[in-house]
Amino acid sequence: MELVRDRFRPDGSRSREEMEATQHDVAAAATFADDADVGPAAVRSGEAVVAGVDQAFLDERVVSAVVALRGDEVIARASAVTPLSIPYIPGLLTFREGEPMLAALENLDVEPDVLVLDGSGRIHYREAGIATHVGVCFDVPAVGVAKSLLCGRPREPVDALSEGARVPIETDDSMTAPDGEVVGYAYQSRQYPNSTTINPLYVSPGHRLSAATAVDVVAATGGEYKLPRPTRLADAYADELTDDV
DNA sequence: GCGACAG
DNA sequence: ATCTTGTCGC
Repeated sequence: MELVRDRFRPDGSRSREEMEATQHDVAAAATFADDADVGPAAVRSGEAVVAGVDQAFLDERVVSAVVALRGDEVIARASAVTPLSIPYIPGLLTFREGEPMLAALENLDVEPDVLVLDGSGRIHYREAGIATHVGVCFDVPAVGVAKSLLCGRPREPVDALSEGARVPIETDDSMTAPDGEVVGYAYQSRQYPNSTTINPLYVSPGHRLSAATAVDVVAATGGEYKLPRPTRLADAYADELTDDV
């Protein structure tokens, strides 16, 4: 893939103020509505190429792995290794993991129709989670899938949701998004038949997709586990690469 | 000052 | 994220 917004390339050597300013610019450049023709139907039918991305960590380095799928078939993989720049800071994940992600995606030799990224998209203080940042850098539709909630408020309790259930996540006071905005959804991808509960995923649009379509796309990627198949495959690939790097 | 906090 | 064995429950 080719980066089309190089000025937004995350730089871990910048000051916190500069990083946050960049995020405001990224959010302003982002689209949280459906403006591409990628959707659940295209994903399910194999018309659309979906790329999952995930990272694994070594001592002082990060391995980022990408797995591209067309339907059930893996059509390409790519990776990159970069030194760790900054520690994890809530709200600034992009400046720690975004650099290797971009490098891995730049090494990918197919053009994905949608990216599925680990972490938040619009569910972010400045509406610029890593899925938004990366999506805007490549100007490609992107979805953020997080295992826990960074900010925002579920409209209803998310305990014991039945499989397939979706609960809107609204803006809270820590966020720049307008009050009452639905910035994402808690999505119960899997659930045990009994009372034992699995936590839901928190899905939010990164770029060029609405919140509702973002969830639909995640649901359409299938997979018999909690996490979408593209991210599970990327996770496994990243772990595999960890052994000889 | 207190609480919350993607990976 | 990652360090890590067994263990409780379907």
